[in-house]
Amino acid sequence: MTAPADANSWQAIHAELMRRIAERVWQPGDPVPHEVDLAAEFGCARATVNRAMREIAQAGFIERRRKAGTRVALNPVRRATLEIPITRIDVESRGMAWRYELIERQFAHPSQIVAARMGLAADVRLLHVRARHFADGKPHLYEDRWIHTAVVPGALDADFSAVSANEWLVQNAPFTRGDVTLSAANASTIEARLLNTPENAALFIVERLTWHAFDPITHVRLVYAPGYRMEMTI
Amino acid sequence: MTAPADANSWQAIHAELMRRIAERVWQPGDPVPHEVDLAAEFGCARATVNRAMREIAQAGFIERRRKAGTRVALNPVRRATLEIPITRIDVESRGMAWRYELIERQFAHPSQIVAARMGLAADVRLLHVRARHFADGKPHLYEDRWIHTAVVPGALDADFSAVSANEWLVQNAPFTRGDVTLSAANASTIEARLLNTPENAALFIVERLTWHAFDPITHVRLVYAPGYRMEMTI
DNA sequence: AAGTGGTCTAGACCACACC
DNA sequence: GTGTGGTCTAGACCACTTC
Repeated sequence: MTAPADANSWQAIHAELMRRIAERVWQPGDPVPHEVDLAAEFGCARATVNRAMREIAQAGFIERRRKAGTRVALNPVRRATLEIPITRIDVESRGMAWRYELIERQFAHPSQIVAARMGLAADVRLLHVRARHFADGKPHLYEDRWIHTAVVPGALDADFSAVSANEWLVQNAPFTRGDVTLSAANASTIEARLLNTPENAALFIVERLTWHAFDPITHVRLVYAPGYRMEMTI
Repeated sequence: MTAPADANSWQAIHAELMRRIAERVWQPGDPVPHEVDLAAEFGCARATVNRAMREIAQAGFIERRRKAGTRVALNPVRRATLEIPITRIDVESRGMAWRYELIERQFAHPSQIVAARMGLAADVRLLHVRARHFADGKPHLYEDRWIHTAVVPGALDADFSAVSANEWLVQNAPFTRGDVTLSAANASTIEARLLNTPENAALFIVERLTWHAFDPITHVRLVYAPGYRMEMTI
């Protein structure tokens, strides 16, 4: 035991409730005592129990409904959290030297797929930015990005040969919502050349679409060089 | 606008603070007014401001330190959350029929890599379970799992031909912590046969190691059939 | 030493869902 | 209607950190 926080801290109560769930004192599907009763049991205010139970509900272990009460979840949906840093910081935090190279920057029509995902008409023109990131001199990531300049006009003046679009957007175009899709794909001829890897090598793909309210900001396809592993914790 | 919650709900304050951050009223690195002052501005209790700011800090947009105060984060580390359902439910929620097939169940020595990851001696024997999941009759997922029966003795009696190890463990062996690694790999000969796909096809791989306190429960390698996409939101 | 965020309390009212 | 969780308040004390 290392300083279990005061006996009546919400964290202590959180831990005790989690123990009862984990050790099946309260079985899946069972009702959990009401906040008032637990507050009485622990000798604390209801708000403190509420704080503990709110966190447990957020983590998916219990389900709460007004009037109906609280129950231990039958199928606890575990949530893993993934931290998405700026690529430069990601590479540097692994102790490698980061370098960045702009391949192309021009206005163009996105593919139908990209336009559809962004919810844009087919004839819209977007800023197309292609670039490579290197780690210790070796190709690490190929980035194929479309920027909706109507929403982020400042992107027109940005020098993406000096600052990566990734970093510029994080600093200048905050987003309110994003969709991320992870997948695997065999290297195309172009990707194989850019990442210095055999054709058909299995590559880890991240596609990210970010929004500001209801306006799409940018769609990016990140193609990682073979060997890349994305790590998360539950 | 749809019922923006009372003007002084923590959510309204949360939204207003987020707006000031997004629209750079408060620039990255800038100090944010103190809780007391914001409470005065909004005409609410400090606890309400605290609730709003706590959520913002959790999301990574501001950094808070006692005495030092609160600042807008310079490099907001975005966190994406991934929901990890039971495979059966994952498949069924996509409107497909789920089927499961046990391939092998036996005690064996895990590979050095797996043993090392689980922090176990090289001579330990674990329960090795290999299985396939089908979606609408087509191979969907190949699962290669090692179960530490010293920690989960009940697994010895479980009938993994009737219940998937995935589901059995979720219901019977709660874990406190898990490491998840995502990657891509070319299909091996065996994997290609089991997933009915060409050799060298790019496959999406999930490796998951779960712990109960400091005891490793299970290590599983999930190999998804081509075309699998994992979706998350930020 | 002092300022700031972190938390707890006791009480209250409200929203929602079930009856 | 009525019970349960969701939230707000006003005040208080505490923990951490910088000064």
